[in-house]
Amino acid sequence: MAKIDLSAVSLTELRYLVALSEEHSFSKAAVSCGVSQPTLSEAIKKLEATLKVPLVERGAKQIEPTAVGAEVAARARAILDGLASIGEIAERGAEPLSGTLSLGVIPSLSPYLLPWLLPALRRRFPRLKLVFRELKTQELLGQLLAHEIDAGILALPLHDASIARSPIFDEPFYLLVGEGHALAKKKSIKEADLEGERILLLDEGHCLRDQALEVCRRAGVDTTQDDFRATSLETLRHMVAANMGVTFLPALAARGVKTKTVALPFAHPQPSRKMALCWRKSHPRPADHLTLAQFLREQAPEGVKRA
Amino acid sequence: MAKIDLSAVSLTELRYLVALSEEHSFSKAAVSCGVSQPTLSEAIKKLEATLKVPLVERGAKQIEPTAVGAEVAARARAILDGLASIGEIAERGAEPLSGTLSLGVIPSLSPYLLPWLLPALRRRFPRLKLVFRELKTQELLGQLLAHEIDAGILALPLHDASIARSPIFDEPFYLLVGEGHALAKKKSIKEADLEGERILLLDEGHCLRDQALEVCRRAGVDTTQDDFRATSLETLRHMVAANMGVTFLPALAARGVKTKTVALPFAHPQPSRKMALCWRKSHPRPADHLTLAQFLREQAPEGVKRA
DNA sequence: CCCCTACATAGGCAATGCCTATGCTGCTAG
DNA sequence: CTAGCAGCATAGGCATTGCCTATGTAGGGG
Repeated sequence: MAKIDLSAVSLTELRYLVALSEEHSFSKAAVSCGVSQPTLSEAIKKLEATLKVPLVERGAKQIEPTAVGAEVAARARAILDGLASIGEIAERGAEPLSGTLSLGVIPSLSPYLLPWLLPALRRRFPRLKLVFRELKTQELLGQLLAHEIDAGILALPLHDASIARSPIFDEPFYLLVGEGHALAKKKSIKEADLEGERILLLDEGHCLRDQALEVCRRAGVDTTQDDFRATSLETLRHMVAANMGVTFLPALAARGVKTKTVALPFAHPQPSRKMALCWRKSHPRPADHLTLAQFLREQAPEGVKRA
Repeated sequence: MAKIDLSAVSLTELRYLVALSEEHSFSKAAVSCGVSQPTLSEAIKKLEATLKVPLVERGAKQIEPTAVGAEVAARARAILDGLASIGEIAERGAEPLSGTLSLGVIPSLSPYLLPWLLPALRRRFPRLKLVFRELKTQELLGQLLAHEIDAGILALPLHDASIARSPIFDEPFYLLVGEGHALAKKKSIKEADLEGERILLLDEGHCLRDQALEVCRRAGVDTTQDDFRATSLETLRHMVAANMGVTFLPALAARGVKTKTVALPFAHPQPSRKMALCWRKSHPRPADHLTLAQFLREQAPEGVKRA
């Protein structure tokens, strides 16, 4: 027996069948579907031909679905419900910045930015579900390109042509020194002051490490001697408090630092890092990311220079 | 915002989206769907336009469904599964005499026919689920026309033009008398023998009552005197056994009668009733009923004359 | 007995779905 | 750095389909 060709079935036909099984009349069903009676009549006939089974019993006064017709109509109803749910998904998803957005943030910013950012985002975009991940720059870029996250916040520059970016703010560096340190009394630090200091650095892979090294290189400070590698800014803080050296802290991390350490601003030109929101260039809705970046700029926390 | 027009969505588009979300490539998905790449490309574009949401992220090397795209694809899969199940229902339903058939049988036949009919039907049509209902002729016809049952077995004649019929067998009547009755010794009964006998009858509505009355009328027997109305043949039997009168039994009911009664055949011309299978003329698959009727004829039980 | 209601059929028109051919963009190898 | 290539988008054309109006036909009710 010839197999049934389901590709010949259309959603319209299913709609008609459902209407027909509810109205028990071709003409009434046609009205409720907004088509002419012959249209519906032919569509049902075509569906019966496709399924090779009579779906309705055409009586004189009224028609009745056959057993098979009733079952098929029930399934058809489920299918149309599924279609409606697709509509709802699409509708919800069409709204800008709704649904789930997974955002990677570099570790030297994440703990200081999130407590402030999360409530603000929740207020502004209540339908947006945010998933944060703390990721070092390279991990972040990797996951971004692998579609494992949707966007990231990291420090410029970026050398990947397939990634789009929008600057958020400039975050100045502070020099963190122990309370008793020779520099602790100064109002501000010049790069030359770094001469001879032991600079404590983060582990490889943290962009902050490279940025700090860059500042040192410009200031002519030798960093090749010892290479202790901390895994977090908090570790660095404790080491500074213990007078094991000095370190650079980005502005947000430097806020509220008190215990046994002093965070000193640099004199102009202040070294800083440029933070940006980034996403795949191929992302189909860049407007969403631009909106988000705009929001981040507007809500830039104290201590940074809005981009 | 303009509402989404779901009627513009086609099953083909959903198929394409599912393939695309599996293959991560327009060209591969096109191959797997057996269409050209532009066809699939345009269909997806149309679907995105309809849903007003991007469904896939077009990257350089490979494409990836968006969050919304993945969700929609999941629903689409469910819809296609539903469609497949419609196919299965139709396939199963297309097979002759499969599924459920509800059959009404008149009470004067039902208890004697069913024990024999059920196993035979089960052997011959294993995929057929039978639902029996014991119904008097008028009830049976009513339920038949109301689509509450699919077919019936009853006695002809039938005067409803919208009902089709196919004869099954001729069931002769027997006269049931008490063991000690004057007629009990006879080999066969002539209609004239009924003269003066008290004829016990079933309740109104049983066709057997009318058939019996018809026989009496032909034999010139007066039945207007007392009108006891039994509700079952078993009741009549007990009454005959108690010598309260005689009664007519159809052949199948007369088989195996022993206790205190004797079932006597009539001499030719034997009075009988013509049993037939009947169904709505409008039923879309008369072949099924003809097949069933044919089977019933072939398997006619002993004691009846096959039609 | 005729009409009326309701489904089926016929014919035509606009829209759609699919095709081939071609354009464009971003890799990748030499 | 350039050329070739792979893969999606666009264009144009053709066959099909889905829907319409007009008409045919059959059964039920006044």
